[in-house]
Amino acid sequence: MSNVMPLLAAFERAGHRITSPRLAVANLIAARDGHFAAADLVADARRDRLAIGRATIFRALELLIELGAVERLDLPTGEHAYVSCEPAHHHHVVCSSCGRTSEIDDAGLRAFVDEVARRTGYALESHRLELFGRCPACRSNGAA
Amino acid sequence: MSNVMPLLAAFERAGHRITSPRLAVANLIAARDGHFAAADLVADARRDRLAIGRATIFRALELLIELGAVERLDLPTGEHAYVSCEPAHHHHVVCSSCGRTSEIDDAGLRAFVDEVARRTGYALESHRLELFGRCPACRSNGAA
DNA sequence: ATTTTTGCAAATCATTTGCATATAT
DNA sequence: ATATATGCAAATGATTTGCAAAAAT
Repeated sequence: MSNVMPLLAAFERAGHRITSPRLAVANLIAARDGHFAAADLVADARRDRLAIGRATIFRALELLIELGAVERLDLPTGEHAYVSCEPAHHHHVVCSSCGRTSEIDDAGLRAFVDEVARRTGYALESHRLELFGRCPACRSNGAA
Repeated sequence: MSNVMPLLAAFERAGHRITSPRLAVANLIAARDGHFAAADLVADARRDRLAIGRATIFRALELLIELGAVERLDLPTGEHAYVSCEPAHHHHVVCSSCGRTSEIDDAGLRAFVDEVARRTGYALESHRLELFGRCPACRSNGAA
């Protein structure tokens, strides 16, 4: 459960209207704990009897990803999941038990990336790093 | 275009039969350059008029992933792609132009991962790192 | 014989698109 | 007015599944 503000700010900053459907989607995302699937939002909207079309949800989500306020994760299973996050380059640690994530900066990673570029001769443009494991909370309460 | 042997060896090692459909799939994979989508294999099979069902291709691919002989990549676009690779823990550098990949070991990454574990308190179980950029060949021949 | 695989077609799931309508500036 | 955004329903695309037939041990 995070804050909606960053999401709304992202829309605003990029000159997109904060319409009532978008506000609703932002709220659904903010109300989520851990990562979620697009389908979860659709289900949430339906549960809350919000009059938002499926397509609108997908479009708002896509927009937020484009704006960097939401990031797509690829779980070890191959499924796609999303998490709202700060719009800066960073990576996530994903709890394999509860799905919550923490952002980590890539300070220490930079050296590794540079080294790979040097060794392979690739002109690296981007990279994605995702770490999976059990978060402190799940470890201490013995959650699956 | 790589070698089929590692793929067949993976089936064998795990006690799975190397049937003619599986051999055909392994050959299709080995004949590929760079990453491929499951749909590519289906198309290749059809092109070569191989009598292999779609489901069989998906099942063989899934099995190879399970055995670690093929890895699933998640391209920056969110699409899934596959590459055959050595069955050991490692990561890939993916050419954003031609799709070929190179494997890299995670020696230098380990320290970073440990540091993240220490700082976040997560009991890290796995991680995925994918690097994207233009490979030496594409850089020198000016390919898109 | 028994177990493992296969092929097919149908089912599922996630996501996207066309397009006419509604909203915001 | 003009540009944006929405909803719906249909279209796509990618897997997945049930199940009876075929192949391997």
